[in-house]
Amino acid sequence: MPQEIPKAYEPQEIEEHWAKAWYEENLFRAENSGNPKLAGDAQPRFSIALPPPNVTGSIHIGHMLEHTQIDMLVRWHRMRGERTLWLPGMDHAGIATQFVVERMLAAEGVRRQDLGREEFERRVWRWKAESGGVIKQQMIRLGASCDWTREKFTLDPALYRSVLEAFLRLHREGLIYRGRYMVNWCPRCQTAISDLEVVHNERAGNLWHIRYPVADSKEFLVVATTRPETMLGDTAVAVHPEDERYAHLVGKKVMLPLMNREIPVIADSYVDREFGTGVVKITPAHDPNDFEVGKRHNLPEIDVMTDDAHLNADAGKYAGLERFVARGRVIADLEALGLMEKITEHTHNVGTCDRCKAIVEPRLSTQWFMKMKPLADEAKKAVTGEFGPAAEIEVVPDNQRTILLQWFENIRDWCISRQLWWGHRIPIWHCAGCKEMIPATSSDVEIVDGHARAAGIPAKCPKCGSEKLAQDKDVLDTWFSSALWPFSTLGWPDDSEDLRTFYPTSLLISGYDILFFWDARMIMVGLHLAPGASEKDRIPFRRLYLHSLVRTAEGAKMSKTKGTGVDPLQLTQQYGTDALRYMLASMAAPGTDIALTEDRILGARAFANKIWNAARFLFMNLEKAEASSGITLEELAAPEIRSAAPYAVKGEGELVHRWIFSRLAATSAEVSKALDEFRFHEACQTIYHFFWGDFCDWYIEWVKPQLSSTDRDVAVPAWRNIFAVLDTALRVLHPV
RNA sequence: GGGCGGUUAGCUCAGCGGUUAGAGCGUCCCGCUUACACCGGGAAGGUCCGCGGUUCAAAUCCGUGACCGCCCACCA
Repeated sequence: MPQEIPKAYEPQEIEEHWAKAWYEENLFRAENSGNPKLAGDAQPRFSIALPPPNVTGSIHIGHMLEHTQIDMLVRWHRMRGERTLWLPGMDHAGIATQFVVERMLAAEGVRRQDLGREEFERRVWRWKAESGGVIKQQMIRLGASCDWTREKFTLDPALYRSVLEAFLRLHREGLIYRGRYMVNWCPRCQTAISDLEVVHNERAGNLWHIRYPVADSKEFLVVATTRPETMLGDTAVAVHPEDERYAHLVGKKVMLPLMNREIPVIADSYVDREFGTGVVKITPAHDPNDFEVGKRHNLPEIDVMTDDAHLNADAGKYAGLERFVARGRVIADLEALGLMEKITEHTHNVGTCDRCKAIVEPRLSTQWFMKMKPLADEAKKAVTGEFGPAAEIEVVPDNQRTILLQWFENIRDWCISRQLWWGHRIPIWHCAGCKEMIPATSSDVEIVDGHARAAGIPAKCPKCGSEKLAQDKDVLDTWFSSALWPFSTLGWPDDSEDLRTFYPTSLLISGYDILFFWDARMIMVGLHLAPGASEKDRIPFRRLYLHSLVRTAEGAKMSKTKGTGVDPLQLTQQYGTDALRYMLASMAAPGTDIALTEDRILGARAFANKIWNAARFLFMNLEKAEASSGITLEELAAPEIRSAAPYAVKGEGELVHRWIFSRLAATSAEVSKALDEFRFHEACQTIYHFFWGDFCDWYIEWVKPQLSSTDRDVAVPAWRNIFAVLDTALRVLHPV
C-alpha cells in the first residue's frame, strides 16, 4: 500500500495498470485455473466461447454488457476452483466488413472492382489488423478475463480447415446442394443474402391495376401489382380455380402489354379471390410465390434484371434503365395506352438489406443452400429435452425457448453462398468442359501469401478428364463459420486435448438479436458435426442465456456500422471501468433492454468510491493501531487467520460481529444463487446493500472504537474480524 | 396474419402469490461525528394501466380491454 492513499478512487491509472498486468502475465490461461489436486474428470470445468465481435471497427457498450456478464460468471467459476476457459476471438463478418471497407474506399473514390479481388482482399486484411487490434486492446482494458493464448479468428488457417471439413462433409451427405432458386438479392452489395438478412419495413406504396387484354376478345383481365416493372417478366396470369368470374378465361391467353407477348391464364389456389381483383400476374423470376406457381405450371422464368438492379435485354425497350426509373416509364406507357385501370394507395412490406439498406430484389439465382429440416428436427429435440436431461439445452429466459422452437418448426433452407470477396471460399471446382462440380480432395489448407487456401485442389475432372477446372468464386455466409465456433476454436476436426476437455461448452451468452443467425445454427451444426457418440457430447453448449440489448437513452439500437455505438473506453475514462461494469451488470435484468443514462453510471461510480474508501479507512487506521496495540498486517491477512474468523471480542459488541458474519454468509449465498440463474442485477443489488448498508454504515461505525482500543484483547479480534469480512466481501464482489 | 414483451414513486427501472411495495437519480429538511460531500441522518412522494375472476391472501396467477415496443410471416 502506498503511503498516501488518494481520497477519492482514481480508477484510470489503477485499472489500466492491472489490466495490463493481467494480460502480460497470461493470468487467465485455462491452465492457471482449477484445482491442481483434482485430475481428469474429477476436476470441474467451465468453458465458454466469446461471441466473436465483428472486425468492423471497435466494440461498443453493448459488447461490454455481454463481456461483463460473461466475465462475472467466468471469474466466479474460476474462484470456485473450476478449470475455466473463456476463449476469445473475432469474426471476419464477411458482408459487414466488406461493406465497411468498400465505404472507406468510396471515400477515396475507388470501387472494389477497380482494385481486383486480390488487392481488395489485401486491403481488408489490413483493415482487419487494425480493427482487430483495437478490439483486443479494448477488451483487455475493460478487464475481460479471457485466455488470450487461445485467441482465434474465423479466417485462421485452422478454422478454415474446420470450415472445409464441415462443408465437405455436409456436401457429401447431401445436406449442402447447389441450385437455381429464388433468393434475396442485394443490388448494392451485389450478392445473395439469406432470409434473415432481409429487414422488412412497412412502406406506403401503390397498387397499380393494369389491364391485360384477352387474346381474340375485347375483354380485359385486370391485375393488381405493387411492382409494375416486374410485369416485363410475366409468364402467366393466375386466377383462383373456383373463381366463377374468370372461369371462362382459364386456358386462354392474354396479351402482355408493352412486351406484346402472349401468356396463358392459369388457375392456382394460391390466388386469393378477396384481394385486389382476384387476378395475379405471375413473374416466376422475381417473386417467391410466383416462382412456386411457375414450377407447378411449368412456366418459363424470365429474369429481366441485372446484378445491379437495372433492366436487362429481356426487358425489351426498357433495357438499361434502373428498376425504379423503369417503373415510372412502365406506368407512364401503360397510362398512355389506356391500360391503367386505376391506382390505389397500399402500404406493403418492402425488404431491405440488413447491411446497406438497399431494397432487396427477389431474384432467381444459382446459389449454394443448406438443407435445414433434418438438422432443425434434431436441434429441436435438444432444446425440448427429448434427448434426455444430459443433452438438454436450457434456454434462459424461458420465452426465448418458445421463439427458438417456433423457428426450428418453420425452418427454410439456408442460402450459404455469397458473391463477396471476403470470406471462406467454397471448396468446389467447376469443370469447364462438362460443368461437373468437383469437391476439394481434402480439408487441408495451405498458406499462400500469409493466408489460408484450400489445398486439396482436384487435378482433373473425374467425369470428362478435363484439367480446366476453376474454383467456385463464391464465399460462404459468415455465419457458416460462426456456426462451428464452439468446436472449431478448440481444434476440430482434430481430436485435440482442448476439444476433449472443454467441449461441449458450459454456456453461451449472446444477445437475443442473433438467436437465429448464430445460436440456433450452432445447435444444429454442432449436434450434427461435433464428435461424440451421444447427443450430450455434441451439443455446443449446455445452457444458453440471451441477454438484453443496450439502447441509447432514446431507445435506438446500437451498431458500429451505423455509427450509433457508444465507445466504452470513453466512458471508462470518465467514470472508471469498475463503475461501468457495475452499472451494466446492475441493469442487466433478463428480458428487458437497457437504456443508457448517465445517472446510473454516477451511482455506480459512487459505489466504487465507497469500496475504495472503506478499504482506505482500514489501512489508514491499521497504521495507527500498529502503534497503539502492536497489531500487524501479517497477523490479520494470513489465510489461516482469516478463515478462523469470527473471533470473540472481549466486552460489549459481541453480537455485532456475529451479525455481520451471518449477513456476509447470507449475502454470499444469495449472490451465488443469483449468478447461477443469470440474475446479475440481483447479485449486484445484494452486494451493494451488504457493503454499503451493513458493512459501511453499521459495522464499521460500530467497531471503530474497538479498533482503536489499546486493549489487545479487544483490538486484535476486532481487527481480525473486520479484515476477514472485508476480504470475503471483496471476493464476493470480485466477479463484478 | 402469427408470436413475444412492456404499462409500478417526478425520471430510469427492480420486485412477479404472503408482514407497512423497493433501488438509483431527483426533491425537501438536518449534519464538515478523526474512510468517503462520489458522504451521513431523516422526510415527502405510488387507485402497482382499466375491468372481471381464482385465492384466506394478488403489483404478482387466469380472462378481457386499452396504449406502447419488438420479433417472425410469400397475400399480389
